[in-house]
Amino acid sequence: MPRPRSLTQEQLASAALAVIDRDALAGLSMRAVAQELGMSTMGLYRYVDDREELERLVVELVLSAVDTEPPDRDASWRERIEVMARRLRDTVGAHPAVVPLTITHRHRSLGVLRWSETVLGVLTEAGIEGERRVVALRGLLSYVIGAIQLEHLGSLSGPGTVAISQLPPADFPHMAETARHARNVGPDQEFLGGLAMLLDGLGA
Amino acid sequence: MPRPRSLTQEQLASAALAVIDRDALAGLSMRAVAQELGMSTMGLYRYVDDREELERLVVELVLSAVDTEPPDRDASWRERIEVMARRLRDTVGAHPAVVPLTITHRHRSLGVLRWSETVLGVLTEAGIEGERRVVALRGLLSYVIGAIQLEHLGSLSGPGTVAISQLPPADFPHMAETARHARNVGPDQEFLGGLAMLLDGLGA
DNA sequence: ACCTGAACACCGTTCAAGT
DNA sequence: ACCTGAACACCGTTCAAGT
Repeated sequence: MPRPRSLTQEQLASAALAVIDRDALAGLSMRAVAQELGMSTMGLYRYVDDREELERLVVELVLSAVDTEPPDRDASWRERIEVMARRLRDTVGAHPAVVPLTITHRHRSLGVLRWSETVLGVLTEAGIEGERRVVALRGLLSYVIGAIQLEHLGSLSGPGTVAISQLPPADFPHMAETARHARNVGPDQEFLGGLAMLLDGLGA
Repeated sequence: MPRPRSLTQEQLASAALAVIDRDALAGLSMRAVAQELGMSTMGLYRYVDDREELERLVVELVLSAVDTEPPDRDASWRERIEVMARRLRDTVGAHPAVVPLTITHRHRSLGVLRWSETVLGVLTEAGIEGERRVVALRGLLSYVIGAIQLEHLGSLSGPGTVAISQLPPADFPHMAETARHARNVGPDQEFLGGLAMLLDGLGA
């Protein structure tokens, strides 16, 4: 790893994120980021080993914006978990184009680790311990990750619903009927509703 | 769309899947698939508009292998949902390298639509109707999708746990302790445990 | 009509050369 | 020491040419 001089890795990640937000993920290239920074393409390799590391920095930049301060202790532990889940969802949702990157690079993110640490603290205060706490954390994380993707990459509301309404109703009777009800369920209600199922199951 | 002659789209998808299974997702290219089929690269464009359509066919091929027959009606509706969740997870898990592709192309997959139709049928028989059924289906799908990814792209067990054990324990006390318990939780137990939380919440 | 290979405009990255 | 541009080995895809 070379030692940065005029730039920080964070500035590099910001430039890459700017490219992605403007030109979508397909627009991300070493050349595009270099141009965004007004430097030569090869100059990037002074700050980064390869494209993969650049992607990891972008994911880290996005996820490090998650507020991981423990929520107000006056709230019930259930409310505090809801707050944490919303924070993660909203932070990623601010940059939907990076969602596919988070999939491959999420597990190395300090932001998610800090988020997990705070959630584990809340679970512990709720009296959830040992293996049950492992399962609870992983269950919550799985749900939030999946929900973010469903929301931003082909949702039941939006274009997904259109596709469903074009399905042969004879083969998909339940889908046809569900699509009608889905129109009345907004993304927030959907996200919090699924989360409520999980929390009910956790014994809140 | 051109009309196929010597090949079907399914054969094309199989060849692409073979390339992915052998050389990982990075090895997938139009040239590699053409070589796998013993034809010219441009010959592929007779069967497919572009690379994206090829990827969609691969996802469809994998997901169409999910058994969507309604499970044994002697089982409780909770057990039947568990069967459906396991089927989806195990089918995708047979080709972990395509997981990143399923993320972008899943929503157009007939396999997932059929899976959803069957799950909705079970939920209906359980007396879950209207908007609550929408939320239940989406919650289940979110969880299964997220859990598949967590399992195959950076799990808490495996390399993820190693990373966690290298974290400064002073900053991550709960993570350190949880990692110890995580060693005793296998992937199946983890998957079914999180699912059980959801099903408990659904009122099984 | 069906299929092909050369060519184009990209990509990430290596490497030798500049200051 | 730091930074650069040409070059290499790849991409997906266009297009004119073959049978």
